[in-house]
Amino acid sequence: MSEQNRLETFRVEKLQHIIDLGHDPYGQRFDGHRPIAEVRPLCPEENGIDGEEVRVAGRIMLKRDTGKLWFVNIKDMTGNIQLMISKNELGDEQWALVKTLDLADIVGVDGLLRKTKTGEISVYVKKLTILTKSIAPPPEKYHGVDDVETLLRHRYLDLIYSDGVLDRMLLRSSIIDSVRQTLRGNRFVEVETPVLHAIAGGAAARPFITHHNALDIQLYMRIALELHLKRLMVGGVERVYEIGRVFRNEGIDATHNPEFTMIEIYQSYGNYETMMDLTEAIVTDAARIVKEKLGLEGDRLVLPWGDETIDFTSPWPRKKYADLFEAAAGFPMTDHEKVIELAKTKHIQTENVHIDVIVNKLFEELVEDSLEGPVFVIDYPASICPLTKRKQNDPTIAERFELYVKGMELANAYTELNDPRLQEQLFKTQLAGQAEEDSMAKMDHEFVYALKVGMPPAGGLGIGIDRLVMLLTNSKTIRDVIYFPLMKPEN
RNA sequence: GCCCCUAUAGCUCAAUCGGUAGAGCAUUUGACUCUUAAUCAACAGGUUCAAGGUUCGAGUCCUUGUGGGGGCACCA
Repeated sequence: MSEQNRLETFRVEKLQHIIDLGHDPYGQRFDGHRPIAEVRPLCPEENGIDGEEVRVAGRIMLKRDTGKLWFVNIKDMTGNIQLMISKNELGDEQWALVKTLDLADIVGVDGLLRKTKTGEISVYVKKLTILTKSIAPPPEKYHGVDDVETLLRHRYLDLIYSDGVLDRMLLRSSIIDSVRQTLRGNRFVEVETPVLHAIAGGAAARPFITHHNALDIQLYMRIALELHLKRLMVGGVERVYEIGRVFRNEGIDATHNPEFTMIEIYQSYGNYETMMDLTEAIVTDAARIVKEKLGLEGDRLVLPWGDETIDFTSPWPRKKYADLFEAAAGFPMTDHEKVIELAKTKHIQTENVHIDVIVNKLFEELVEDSLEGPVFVIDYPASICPLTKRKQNDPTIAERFELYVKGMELANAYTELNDPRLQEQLFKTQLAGQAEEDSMAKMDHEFVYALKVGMPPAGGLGIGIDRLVMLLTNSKTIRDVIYFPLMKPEN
């Protein structure tokens, strides 16, 4: 028998013992228990004085058995507390149940709040209820689990045993709550649109391909939310957004997971400047919630980022793409000869590649990483923006911005192109040097028809929720803010 | 796709030059009614990721594979 089986066997024997004692090792409904964080402050200040009777429940994290008196630490979603369990108090029958307890079991107790002689807030147990017997051997009680692979494959172990993981994920939920609240305050409507697309449009990314059996057609997992939300604006849903999973069949690294959460927001009768204001509102509202939850002081909206900080205090600077390019390159992006010359020294392909694609590659290399932010980069070269309205006085420039923080692209927005004939033409124009799958321009006749019916002028905005959560929770990798990041299957 | 690192008891980690695989925690047994990673005593626990190879002898060296981590590339 392996060591693991041996450890499990002892626990199964205890489980049988619980049944023999007339209890259910997998428990039953347990009403009226209170969050530990809420109960702790109710404990009397003075040692040894009985306080209120409370009911709490949680998982056993530590056990100190001094014979006829046990100290057991349990934790729930809000915090942890010590239980003091005395043989004299409980009597023989309950004591037999206490003796079956192991680390990682889930218990409920009724008891009196009381500080121990050494001042530890405790529940002096009057009644113990077994809620779930854990039969898997638990990890090391102090170090927990350290192996990244184990933690990611069994995220619940990470949540139980790694400090801060649960709190961080709860912050994620609070941030998403905050985003919804900001949008509700601005009269936006949340909707759901299809995940399975016949054409994977709205972004430049390689899609996952799947198949519908009954229809015998190829379908794609969506890479963006854009085109359906715009259709809804045509239909009169003037302010609309969706928070949803999108899928991109690309590499995995610290800032990329194959499935991730996007929010896209469309506001009829707005433009990209409208969306800049909205972006500031969404991000600063969420940052304020995080700052509050972390208990941070100060007038400015400053959050920690590794050894540094990020100052989210608005307004954020708005800098022109062309100006940033020129400042970094030393010549304007309209100087095509110099652009190509510099590109060659950087080993960027220039043959049969559209000049704006080359400019953008240079921009990524020269400018992007240095954008500490938050900073709005505005007014992009039009030819790399096939879904964006051009500037009224300059058709080579698109009314688009990207928000950068710590070199990461956090948001992307534009004044939406609503001219159906220009849209159709841009869908047809495959930019030279771009593989079809890398292009944002995928012909979608039905979408062009929608624009012919008429879409109001509008601003549109996309924010990577995972990256937003990373920046607000001081997380350097996307894995830290996704419960179940993609892993290769074992074997 | 390329390069580097990594895999030892349930968990956290050792193992010198290639020479009997060890410790702490957890478990088991015993003691203990105010502990704080409780303490004390005793027992037990191993396909060293997998498959090959070199060698008298491999956890250790070599090859291949698998999982994971990091970097590059890809990715607005």
